[in-house]
Amino acid sequence: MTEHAHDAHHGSGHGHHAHRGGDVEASLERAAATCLARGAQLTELRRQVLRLVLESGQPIGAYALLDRLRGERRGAAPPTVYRALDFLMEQGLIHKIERLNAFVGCAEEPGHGHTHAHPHPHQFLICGRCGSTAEVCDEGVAHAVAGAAARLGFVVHRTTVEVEGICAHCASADATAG
Amino acid sequence: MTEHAHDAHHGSGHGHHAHRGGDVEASLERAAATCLARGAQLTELRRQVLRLVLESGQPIGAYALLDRLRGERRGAAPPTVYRALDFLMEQGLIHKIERLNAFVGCAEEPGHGHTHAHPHPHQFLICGRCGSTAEVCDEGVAHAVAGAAARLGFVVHRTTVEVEGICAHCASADATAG
DNA sequence: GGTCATGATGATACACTATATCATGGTGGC
DNA sequence: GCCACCATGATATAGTGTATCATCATGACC
Repeated sequence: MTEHAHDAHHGSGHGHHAHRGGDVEASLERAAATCLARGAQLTELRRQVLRLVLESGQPIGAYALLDRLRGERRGAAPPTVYRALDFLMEQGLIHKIERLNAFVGCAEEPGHGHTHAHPHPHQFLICGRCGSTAEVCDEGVAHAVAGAAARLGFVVHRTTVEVEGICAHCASADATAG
Repeated sequence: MTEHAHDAHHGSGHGHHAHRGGDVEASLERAAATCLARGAQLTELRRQVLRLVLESGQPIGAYALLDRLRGERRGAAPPTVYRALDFLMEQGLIHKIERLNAFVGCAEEPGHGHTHAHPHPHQFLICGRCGSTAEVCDEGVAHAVAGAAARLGFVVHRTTVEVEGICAHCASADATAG
């Protein structure tokens, strides 16, 4: 295991939400600092959307976000939330899970070399049983993809890796319960 | 290059379609044989949809398929094409590219160990410049993903790997043209 | 101050993607 | 014949994402 895959669960996944307010606030602060350093404008709207994504603690769809956003923004419409999501993705503060048409906060912890480095390599593990998702940053996967592309002369911009299966929790539940 | 990544271009990509009729016919024959051996029913409708996907030679959306299908099936509706696509994906005869919401014929050549083995490992390289896509089957990527998942106790069912970037053709064009 | 370019947001409408549901019809087992 | 099973027809609706134009704030520049 040389790839130092550091796990990073989103989603309590197994039924309950994850309103770990402290983590959300800390993430928002880091996001603000990152944007400031970069000259990107983390406006009030974008911050609200980021907060909603982080608070959900699991993949959340654009229209679910829109519903929640309307609690604080009267006239919010689809473009309102999509534009904010586009910005947040460009900044690497959130990711989109294509298979789910849903968004999650980036689980990248500070101090792993890159702090929200623009599109950083990441992969998602999606449990088909409980719906939880985990973001992992496995260098081995990133290298293998880069190598395969390079051998074909392909210049990589962004990579989407989404693994659907059964998480450790559900797998062990299956093993005991039959 | 130990992973024996065998390229398999879909899509002439660079402007012209790829109506390589012979290839399409051969693929249809192989598909029929595979389904027969498996007890799966490659009905006329499903065969028509598979043919349309193969003939397009590039990623094609469900509604574009529907339009074309209506040339041969009067009352075709969305469920008509989606049901056929679901079947073809289950059989591994086509793949969906999530980033594009589009479908391509499986480029797996016969004689690589698995013949349309149920979900076989594959990756897509998507050129953001010309829109061409290439399907590759890189064992290194597959192993890296399997390893990362296994270390977390995650049981893999299916893996989606989609790489967005610039293909060799467009990259060299950039290099010469500035 | 005035003008202008830029970028963010508001607001409306629309396009695109996918599924739910019930009805119909064919095939083969019994 | 009857039934179970599967594929398809047909209609309606749900879910996801963009195009477009208007408005407004900010800051550069003259």
